Amino acid sequence: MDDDQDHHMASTLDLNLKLGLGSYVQNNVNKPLVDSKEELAIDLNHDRANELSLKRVHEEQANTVEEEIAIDTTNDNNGCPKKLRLTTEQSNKLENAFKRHNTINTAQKRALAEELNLKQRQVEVWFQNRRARTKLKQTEVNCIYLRKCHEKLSEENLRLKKELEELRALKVGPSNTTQSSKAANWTICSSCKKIWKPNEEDVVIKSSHSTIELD
DNA sequence: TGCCCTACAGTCCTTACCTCA
DNA sequence: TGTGAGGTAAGGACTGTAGGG
Repeated sequence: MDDDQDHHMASTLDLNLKLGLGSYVQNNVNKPLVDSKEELAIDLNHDRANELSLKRVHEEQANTVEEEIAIDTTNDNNGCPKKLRLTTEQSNKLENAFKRHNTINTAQKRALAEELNLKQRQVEVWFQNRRARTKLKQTEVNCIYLRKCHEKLSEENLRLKKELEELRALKVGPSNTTQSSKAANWTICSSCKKIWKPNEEDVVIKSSHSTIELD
């Protein structure tokens, strides 16, 4: 356990004794005492609910920015310390630092913590969470991409199976005029030896050289 | 081999917001 | 139309573990 944590726990317990905090501190002995007012959560989420939320928070921020406190021991109505929420400025600076480098060394951590009036442990945890959640987002993106690939390939597979059935039917079917005229529509590519219908462009050739194109 | 540091995965908890009865 | 309950997502923090020096 580092000095910050030691100090923090000591602070928490000290405050607990002074204020006679109840279950909150029992269950959250390691929770911070710091807090900020109605902070905007900077994230990658763009769904409707959060857009609305962000709008609302932005409006509120205009009114409460003066009250914004980076380190605060304000309690709620029950006398319990409220959970920390980083200020917009703190979040933005952490985001910028993260964009430059998603890991942080000891010196950078110390400097950033000092600049933002946070504990080094908080900066460290913020980077850990940020990395984890970035990775999660990327995994989700990859998952969507792979799902689309799968759908495309399934469609392609289905279509090729149908074509194969058609070709087999031509090969084993009765030799009448219908068949011969139908067969006349098929051409063999001299370069790749694939069969395709000239009228349908290079469907088979394309499929045999196919690349998956996604949005 | 043990220790320290760091990154990561998993999880908990709080907060804020939305939906719906 | 207001309101409380339940659901959900985001974010801060912690714990346990693995790997490197």
